[in-house]
Amino acid sequence: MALGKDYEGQDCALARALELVGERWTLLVIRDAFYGVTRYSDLVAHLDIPRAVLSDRLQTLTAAGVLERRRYQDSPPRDEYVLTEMGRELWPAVYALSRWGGRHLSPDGPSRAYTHAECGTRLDPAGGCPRCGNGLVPPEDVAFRPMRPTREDRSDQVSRALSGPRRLLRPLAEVD
Amino acid sequence: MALGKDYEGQDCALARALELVGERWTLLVIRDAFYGVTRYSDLVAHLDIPRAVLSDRLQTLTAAGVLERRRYQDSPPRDEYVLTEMGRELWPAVYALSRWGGRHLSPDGPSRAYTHAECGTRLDPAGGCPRCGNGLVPPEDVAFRPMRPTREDRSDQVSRALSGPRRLLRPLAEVD
DNA sequence: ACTCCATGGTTCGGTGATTGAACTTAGGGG
DNA sequence: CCCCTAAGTTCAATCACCGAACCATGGAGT
Repeated sequence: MALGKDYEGQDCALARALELVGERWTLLVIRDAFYGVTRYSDLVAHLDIPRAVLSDRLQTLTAAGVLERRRYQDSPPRDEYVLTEMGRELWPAVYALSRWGGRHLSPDGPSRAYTHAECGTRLDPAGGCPRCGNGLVPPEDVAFRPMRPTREDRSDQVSRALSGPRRLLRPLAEVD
Repeated sequence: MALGKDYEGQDCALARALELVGERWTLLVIRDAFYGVTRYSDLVAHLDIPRAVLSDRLQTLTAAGVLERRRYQDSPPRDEYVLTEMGRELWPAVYALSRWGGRHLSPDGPSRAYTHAECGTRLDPAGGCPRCGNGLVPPEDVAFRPMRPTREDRSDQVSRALSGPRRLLRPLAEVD
Protein backbone atom coordinates (compact mmCIF):
# COMPACT_ATOMS: atom_id res chain seq x y z
CA MET A 1 0.00 0.00 0.00
CA ALA A 2 2.08 2.86 1.05
CA LEU A 3 4.63 4.25 3.39
CA GLY A 4 4.58 7.98 2.98
CA LYS A 5 2.02 7.54 0.26
CA ASP A 6 -1.21 7.44 2.17
CA TYR A 7 -4.84 8.20 1.58
CA GLU A 8 -4.06 11.65 2.87
CA GLY A 9 -7.04 13.66 1.78
CA GLN A 10 -9.50 11.31 3.42
CA ASP A 11 -10.80 12.48 6.76
CA CYS A 12 -12.22 9.06 7.23
CA ALA A 13 -11.87 6.27 9.72
CA LEU A 14 -11.91 3.59 7.04
CA ALA A 15 -9.07 5.22 5.13
CA ARG A 16 -6.96 5.32 8.28
CA ALA A 17 -7.70 1.69 9.02
CA LEU A 18 -6.70 0.73 5.49
CA GLU A 19 -3.44 2.66 5.69
CA LEU A 20 -2.46 0.26 8.43
CA VAL A 21 -4.17 -3.06 7.74
CA GLY A 22 -5.06 -2.59 4.06
CA GLU A 23 -1.66 -3.45 2.68
CA ARG A 24 -1.11 -6.69 0.87
CA TRP A 25 -0.71 -9.67 3.25
CA THR A 26 -1.42 -7.67 6.41
CA LEU A 27 -4.89 -9.03 7.14
CA LEU A 28 -3.73 -12.56 6.43
CA VAL A 29 -0.99 -12.14 9.01
CA ILE A 30 -3.60 -10.93 11.47
CA ARG A 31 -5.91 -13.81 10.65
CA ASP A 32 -3.07 -16.22 11.32
CA ALA A 33 -2.48 -14.49 14.64
CA PHE A 34 -6.12 -15.25 15.51
CA TYR A 35 -5.49 -18.85 14.49
CA GLY A 36 -2.57 -18.97 16.89
CA VAL A 37 0.16 -18.81 14.24
CA THR A 38 2.52 -16.33 15.84
CA ARG A 39 6.07 -17.21 14.81
CA TYR A 40 8.03 -15.88 11.92
CA SER A 41 8.89 -19.27 10.49
CA ASP A 42 5.37 -20.60 10.92
CA LEU A 43 3.96 -17.58 9.14
CA VAL A 44 6.40 -17.98 6.26
CA ALA A 45 5.48 -21.65 5.98
CA HIS A 46 1.74 -21.18 6.26
CA LEU A 47 1.20 -18.04 4.20
CA ASP A 48 3.96 -18.50 1.67
CA ILE A 49 4.71 -14.83 2.10
CA PRO A 50 8.03 -13.30 1.01
CA ARG A 51 10.20 -13.02 4.09
CA ALA A 52 11.03 -9.37 3.49
CA VAL A 53 7.34 -8.48 3.32
CA LEU A 54 6.60 -10.40 6.50
CA SER A 55 9.38 -8.57 8.33
CA ASP A 56 7.99 -5.26 7.16
CA ARG A 57 4.41 -6.08 8.18
CA LEU A 58 5.37 -7.40 11.60
CA GLN A 59 7.37 -4.26 12.28
CA THR A 60 4.60 -1.97 11.11
CA LEU A 61 1.92 -3.79 13.10
CA THR A 62 4.07 -3.93 16.19
CA ALA A 63 4.88 -0.24 15.98
CA ALA A 64 1.19 0.54 15.58
CA GLY A 65 0.23 -1.51 18.61
CA VAL A 66 -1.73 -4.21 16.80
CA LEU A 67 0.80 -6.91 17.61
CA GLU A 68 3.15 -7.29 20.52
CA ARG A 69 6.49 -9.00 20.30
CA ARG A 70 6.94 -11.37 23.17
CA ARG A 71 9.77 -13.64 24.27
CA TYR A 72 8.55 -17.20 24.57
CA GLN A 73 11.84 -18.93 25.32
CA ASP A 74 15.24 -17.70 26.41
CA SER A 75 17.72 -20.15 25.08
CA PRO A 76 17.99 -19.70 22.26
CA PRO A 77 16.04 -16.44 22.47
CA ARG A 78 12.87 -16.68 20.44
CA ASP A 79 10.04 -14.19 20.03
CA GLU A 80 6.48 -14.52 18.87
CA TYR A 81 4.00 -11.90 17.76
CA VAL A 82 0.68 -11.88 19.58
CA LEU A 83 -2.37 -9.71 19.10
CA THR A 84 -2.87 -6.84 21.53
CA GLU A 85 -6.33 -5.79 22.66
CA MET A 86 -6.34 -3.36 19.73
CA GLY A 87 -5.49 -6.22 17.43
CA ARG A 88 -8.13 -8.52 18.89
CA GLU A 89 -10.72 -5.84 18.19
CA LEU A 90 -10.12 -6.49 14.51
CA TRP A 91 -11.98 -9.78 14.90
CA PRO A 92 -15.35 -8.47 13.67
CA ALA A 93 -13.71 -7.09 10.53
CA VAL A 94 -11.77 -10.27 9.85
CA TYR A 95 -14.84 -12.38 10.48
CA ALA A 96 -17.07 -10.24 8.25
CA LEU A 97 -14.62 -10.35 5.36
CA SER A 98 -14.02 -14.09 5.73
CA ARG A 99 -17.71 -14.76 5.77
CA TRP A 100 -18.27 -12.65 2.69
CA GLY A 101 -15.49 -14.45 0.86
CA GLY A 102 -16.87 -17.81 1.93
CA ARG A 103 -20.35 -16.99 0.72
CA HIS A 104 -19.56 -15.28 -2.55
CA LEU A 105 -16.13 -16.33 -3.73
CA SER A 106 -15.72 -19.93 -2.62
CA PRO A 107 -17.31 -22.40 -5.04
CA ASP A 108 -17.42 -25.12 -2.37
CA GLY A 109 -18.72 -22.83 0.33
CA PRO A 110 -16.80 -21.48 3.31
CA SER A 111 -13.62 -23.34 4.18
CA ARG A 112 -13.99 -23.05 7.93
CA ALA A 113 -16.84 -23.00 10.45
CA TYR A 114 -16.86 -20.64 13.42
CA THR A 115 -18.84 -21.53 16.51
CA HIS A 116 -19.47 -20.17 19.97
CA ALA A 117 -17.25 -22.45 22.02
CA GLU A 118 -19.56 -22.53 25.07
CA CYS A 119 -22.57 -23.84 23.20
CA GLY A 120 -21.31 -25.05 19.84
CA THR A 121 -23.67 -22.83 17.84
CA ARG A 122 -22.50 -21.39 14.52
CA LEU A 123 -21.91 -17.64 14.66
CA ASP A 124 -24.47 -15.44 12.96
CA PRO A 125 -23.61 -12.95 10.19
CA ALA A 126 -22.68 -10.27 12.70
CA GLY A 127 -20.39 -12.59 14.66
CA GLY A 128 -22.82 -13.09 17.54
CA CYS A 129 -24.22 -16.29 18.98
CA PRO A 130 -27.84 -16.87 17.93
CA ARG A 131 -28.49 -19.13 20.91
CA CYS A 132 -26.89 -17.15 23.71
CA GLY A 133 -27.88 -13.79 22.33
CA ASN A 134 -26.36 -10.52 23.52
CA GLY A 135 -24.10 -9.45 20.76
CA LEU A 136 -20.63 -10.20 19.59
CA VAL A 137 -18.80 -13.31 20.76
CA PRO A 138 -15.27 -12.27 21.75
CA PRO A 139 -12.60 -14.11 19.76
CA GLU A 140 -11.37 -15.96 22.86
CA ASP A 141 -14.72 -17.76 22.93
CA VAL A 142 -14.78 -18.67 19.24
CA ALA A 143 -13.94 -22.17 18.07
CA PHE A 144 -13.13 -22.93 14.46
CA ARG A 145 -12.55 -26.00 12.33
CA PRO A 146 -12.03 -26.75 8.66
CA MET A 147 -15.12 -27.78 6.74
CA ARG A 148 -13.28 -30.01 4.30
CA PRO A 149 -9.97 -31.87 4.26
CA THR A 150 -6.83 -29.79 3.97
CA ARG A 151 -5.54 -29.51 0.45
CA GLU A 152 -2.98 -32.12 -0.54
CA ASP A 153 -0.40 -29.58 -1.60
CA ARG A 154 -0.39 -27.81 1.75
CA SER A 155 1.07 -30.35 4.08
CA ASP A 156 3.35 -28.12 6.13
CA GLN A 157 3.47 -28.41 9.88
CA VAL A 158 1.18 -25.45 10.43
CA SER A 159 -1.55 -26.55 8.06
CA ARG A 160 -1.59 -29.92 9.72
CA ALA A 161 -1.92 -28.34 13.15
CA LEU A 162 -4.87 -26.32 11.87
CA SER A 163 -6.62 -29.32 10.36
CA GLY A 164 -8.47 -30.13 13.58
CA PRO A 165 -10.87 -28.08 15.69
CA ARG A 166 -9.22 -25.27 17.62
CA ARG A 167 -9.92 -22.17 19.66
CA LEU A 168 -9.01 -18.73 18.33
CA LEU A 169 -6.00 -17.00 19.91
CA ARG A 170 -4.61 -20.20 21.37
CA PRO A 171 -0.95 -20.48 20.30
CA LEU A 172 -0.30 -23.41 17.98
CA ALA A 173 2.32 -24.92 20.24
CA GLU A 174 1.57 -24.35 23.88
CA VAL A 175 4.94 -23.83 25.51
CA ASP A 176 5.29 -25.51 28.87
CA MET B 1 -2.77 -6.15 -5.09
CA ALA B 2 -2.45 -8.48 -7.91
CA LEU B 3 -3.75 -9.67 -11.21
CA GLY B 4 -2.30 -13.07 -11.89
CA LYS B 5 -0.33 -12.75 -8.68
CA ASP B 6 -2.76 -13.92 -6.08
CA TYR B 7 -2.67 -15.53 -2.68
CA GLU B 8 -2.78 -18.82 -4.50
CA GLY B 9 -1.76 -21.30 -1.86
CA GLN B 10 -4.42 -20.13 0.55
CA ASP B 11 -7.46 -22.34 0.72
CA CYS B 12 -9.13 -19.63 2.65
CA ALA B 13 -12.18 -17.48 2.32
CA LEU B 14 -10.41 -14.40 3.61
CA ALA B 15 -7.64 -14.73 1.06
CA ARG B 16 -10.17 -14.93 -1.73
CA ALA B 17 -12.01 -11.90 -0.44
CA LEU B 18 -8.78 -9.94 -0.27
CA GLU B 19 -7.81 -10.88 -3.80
CA LEU B 20 -10.88 -8.97 -4.89
CA VAL B 21 -11.47 -6.19 -2.37
CA GLY B 22 -8.06 -6.03 -0.72
CA GLU B 23 -6.35 -3.99 -3.38
CA ARG B 24 -5.46 -0.42 -2.72
CA TRP B 25 -8.46 1.95 -3.04
CA THR B 26 -11.00 -0.82 -3.61
CA LEU B 27 -12.71 -0.68 -0.22
CA LEU B 28 -12.81 3.11 -0.37
CA VAL B 29 -14.61 2.90 -3.71
CA ILE B 30 -17.09 0.50 -2.12
CA ARG B 31 -17.53 2.74 0.90
CA ASP B 32 -18.30 5.62 -1.43
CA ALA B 33 -20.84 3.43 -3.19
CA PHE B 34 -22.54 2.93 0.19
CA TYR B 35 -22.46 6.71 0.63
CA GLY B 36 -24.22 7.10 -2.71
CA VAL B 37 -21.18 8.28 -4.64
CA THR B 38 -21.56 6.26 -7.81
CA ARG B 39 -20.19 8.29 -10.71
CA TYR B 40 -16.71 8.22 -12.12
CA SER B 41 -16.16 11.94 -11.83
CA ASP B 42 -17.59 12.12 -8.33
CA LEU B 43 -15.32 9.31 -7.22
CA VAL B 44 -12.29 11.01 -8.71
CA ALA B 45 -13.22 14.26 -6.97
CA HIS B 46 -14.03 12.71 -3.62
CA LEU B 47 -11.32 10.09 -3.28
CA ASP B 48 -8.55 11.85 -5.14
CA ILE B 49 -7.78 8.54 -6.78
CA PRO B 50 -5.73 8.27 -9.97
CA ARG B 51 -8.15 7.91 -12.85
CA ALA B 52 -6.44 4.85 -14.28
CA VAL B 53 -6.67 3.07 -10.96
CA LEU B 54 -10.33 3.93 -10.62
CA SER B 55 -11.06 2.58 -14.09
CA ASP B 56 -9.29 -0.63 -13.22
CA ARG B 57 -11.14 -1.07 -9.91
CA LEU B 58 -14.54 -0.33 -11.40
CA GLN B 59 -13.94 -2.87 -14.15
CA THR B 60 -12.73 -5.53 -11.74
CA LEU B 61 -15.59 -5.02 -9.30
CA THR B 62 -18.16 -4.98 -12.09
CA ALA B 63 -16.77 -8.16 -13.60
CA ALA B 64 -16.86 -9.83 -10.19
CA GLY B 65 -20.46 -8.85 -9.59
CA VAL B 66 -19.87 -6.46 -6.70
CA LEU B 67 -20.91 -3.41 -8.70
CA GLU B 68 -23.33 -3.07 -11.54
CA ARG B 69 -22.97 -0.49 -14.27
CA ARG B 70 -26.29 1.18 -14.88
CA ARG B 71 -27.43 3.83 -17.34
CA TYR B 72 -28.97 6.73 -15.48
CA GLN B 73 -29.56 9.09 -18.37
CA ASP B 74 -29.65 8.65 -22.13
CA SER B 75 -28.66 11.91 -23.59
CA PRO B 76 -25.83 12.24 -23.24
CA PRO B 77 -25.41 8.61 -22.20
CA ARG B 78 -24.17 8.41 -18.63
CA ASP B 79 -23.57 5.40 -16.43
CA GLU B 80 -23.20 4.97 -12.70
CA TYR B 81 -21.86 2.09 -10.66
CA VAL B 82 -24.19 0.76 -7.99
CA LEU B 83 -23.70 -2.02 -5.46
CA THR B 84 -25.29 -5.38 -6.24
CA GLU B 85 -26.70 -7.57 -3.48
CA MET B 86 -23.27 -9.19 -3.26
CA GLY B 87 -21.74 -5.75 -2.87
CA ARG B 88 -24.25 -4.66 -0.24
CA GLU B 89 -23.32 -7.71 1.79
CA LEU B 90 -19.93 -6.13 2.29
CA TRP B 91 -21.54 -3.65 4.68
CA PRO B 92 -20.65 -5.55 7.87
CA ALA B 93 -17.01 -5.69 6.80
CA VAL B 94 -16.89 -2.02 5.84
CA TYR B 95 -18.63 -1.04 9.05
CA ALA B 96 -16.36 -3.16 11.23
CA LEU B 97 -13.20 -1.76 9.68
CA SER B 98 -14.48 1.83 9.84
CA ARG B 99 -15.40 1.41 13.45
CA TRP B 100 -12.01 -0.03 14.29
CA GLY B 101 -10.25 2.84 12.52
CA GLY B 102 -12.46 5.34 14.30
CA ARG B 103 -11.73 3.89 17.71
CA HIS B 104 -8.03 3.22 17.40
CA LEU B 105 -6.57 5.43 14.72
CA SER B 106 -8.53 8.67 14.83
CA PRO B 107 -7.25 11.06 17.48
CA ASP B 108 -10.53 12.99 17.51
CA GLY B 109 -12.66 9.86 17.54
CA PRO B 110 -14.76 8.51 14.69
CA SER B 111 -15.50 10.94 11.89
CA ARG B 112 -19.04 9.74 11.23
CA ALA B 113 -21.91 8.35 13.26
CA TYR B 114 -24.06 5.48 12.02
CA THR B 115 -27.58 5.08 13.32
CA HIS B 116 -30.58 2.87 12.76
CA ALA B 117 -32.73 5.18 10.64
CA GLU B 118 -36.07 3.96 12.08
CA CYS B 119 -35.22 4.77 15.68
CA GLY B 120 -32.15 6.98 15.58
CA THR B 121 -30.10 4.70 17.84
CA ARG B 122 -26.36 4.39 17.25
CA LEU B 123 -25.35 1.03 15.84
CA ASP B 124 -23.60 -1.38 18.20
CA PRO B 125 -20.14 -2.84 17.53
CA ALA B 126 -21.60 -5.65 15.44
CA GLY B 127 -23.66 -3.29 13.28
CA GLY B 128 -26.95 -4.11 14.97
CA CYS B 129 -29.46 -1.81 16.64
CA PRO B 130 -29.31 -2.05 20.44
CA ARG B 131 -32.87 -0.75 20.79
CA CYS B 132 -34.68 -2.80 18.15
CA GLY B 133 -32.60 -5.91 18.71
CA ASN B 134 -32.57 -8.81 16.24
CA GLY B 135 -29.23 -8.59 14.57
CA LEU B 136 -27.70 -6.68 11.75
CA VAL B 137 -29.32 -3.51 10.43
CA PRO B 138 -29.31 -3.73 6.62
CA PRO B 139 -27.44 -0.83 4.99
CA GLU B 140 -30.65 0.55 3.47
CA ASP B 141 -31.82 1.29 7.01
CA VAL B 142 -28.62 2.93 8.18
CA ALA B 143 -28.33 6.71 8.44
CA PHE B 144 -24.98 8.43 8.75
CA ARG B 145 -23.73 11.92 9.43
CA PRO B 146 -20.38 13.58 10.00
CA MET B 147 -19.42 14.12 13.63
CA ARG B 148 -17.37 17.24 12.98
CA PRO B 149 -17.27 19.91 10.30
CA THR B 150 -15.84 18.90 6.96
CA ARG B 151 -12.20 19.77 6.54
CA GLU B 152 -11.50 23.14 4.97
CA ASP B 153 -9.35 21.71 2.24
CA ARG B 154 -12.01 19.31 0.99
CA SER B 155 -14.64 21.57 -0.41
CA ASP B 156 -15.54 19.68 -3.55
CA GLN B 157 -19.15 19.17 -4.54
CA VAL B 158 -19.27 15.63 -3.19
CA SER B 159 -17.82 16.42 0.22
CA ARG B 160 -20.34 19.20 0.58
CA ALA B 161 -23.20 16.87 -0.31
CA LEU B 162 -21.97 14.45 2.35
CA SER B 163 -21.69 17.11 5.03
CA GLY B 164 -25.30 16.65 6.15
CA PRO B 165 -27.16 13.61 7.43
CA ARG B 166 -27.89 10.99 4.77
CA ARG B 167 -29.07 7.45 4.25
CA LEU B 168 -26.70 4.77 2.97
CA LEU B 169 -27.16 3.63 -0.63
CA ARG B 170 -29.19 6.69 -1.63
CA PRO B 171 -27.56 8.20 -4.74
CA LEU B 172 -26.08 11.62 -4.16
CA ALA B 173 -28.13 13.25 -6.88
CA GLU B 174 -31.55 11.70 -7.16
CA VAL B 175 -32.32 11.76 -10.86
CA ASP B 176 -35.86 12.77 -11.71
C1' DA C 1 -20.96 24.99 -38.77
C1' DC C 2 -17.77 25.95 -35.24
C1' DT C 3 -16.31 26.25 -30.71
C1' DC C 4 -16.60 25.24 -25.85
C1' DC C 5 -17.64 22.28 -22.04
C1' DA C 6 -18.53 18.14 -19.05
C1' DT C 7 -18.21 13.28 -18.47
C1' DG C 8 -15.68 9.27 -18.68
C1' DG C 9 -12.29 7.40 -19.82
C1' DT C 10 -6.97 5.81 -21.96
C1' DT C 11 -1.92 6.44 -22.46
C1' DC C 12 2.58 7.02 -20.77
C1' DG C 13 7.05 7.82 -18.38
C1' DG C 14 8.74 7.74 -13.67
C1' DT C 15 8.59 6.01 -9.00
C1' DG C 16 7.89 2.89 -5.42
C1' DA C 17 6.35 -1.70 -3.61
C1' DT C 18 6.60 -6.77 -4.07
C1' DT C 19 8.88 -10.91 -5.29
C1' DG C 20 12.00 -15.03 -4.89
C1' DA C 21 16.41 -16.39 -4.11
C1' DA C 22 20.50 -15.99 -1.82
C1' DC C 23 22.95 -14.55 2.10
C1' DT C 24 23.58 -13.42 7.26
C1' DT C 25 23.42 -13.66 12.23
C1' DA C 26 22.85 -15.93 16.64
C1' DG C 27 22.55 -19.70 19.36
C1' DG C 28 22.56 -24.67 20.30
C1' DG C 29 23.93 -29.91 19.66
C1' DG C 30 26.69 -33.85 18.36
C1' DC D 1 34.42 -28.10 14.29
C1' DC D 2 30.51 -28.74 11.54
C1' DC D 3 25.76 -28.67 10.97
C1' DC D 4 21.07 -27.16 12.15
C1' DT D 5 17.13 -23.97 13.07
C1' DA D 6 14.91 -19.54 13.67
C1' DA D 7 14.71 -15.08 12.25
C1' DG D 8 15.94 -11.96 9.64
C1' DT D 9 18.46 -8.77 5.66
C1' DT D 10 20.02 -7.83 0.88
C1' DC D 11 19.44 -7.46 -3.95
C1' DA D 12 18.07 -7.38 -8.84
C1' DA D 13 13.96 -7.92 -11.52
C1' DT D 14 9.20 -7.22 -11.93
C1' DC D 15 4.81 -5.29 -11.15
C1' DA D 16 1.54 -1.88 -9.56
C1' DC D 17 0.67 2.87 -8.75
C1' DC D 18 1.17 7.68 -9.62
C1' DG D 19 0.09 12.19 -11.83
C1' DA D 20 -0.28 14.60 -15.87
C1' DA D 21 -1.57 14.84 -20.31
C1' DC D 22 -4.33 13.36 -23.92
C1' DC D 23 -8.71 11.48 -26.35
C1' DA D 24 -13.76 10.57 -27.41
C1' DT D 25 -18.53 11.50 -27.13
C1' DG D 26 -22.51 14.19 -26.92
C1' DG D 27 -24.77 18.36 -26.04
C1' DA D 28 -25.12 23.80 -25.63
C1' DG D 29 -24.14 28.52 -27.22
C1' DT D 30 -23.48 31.71 -31.10
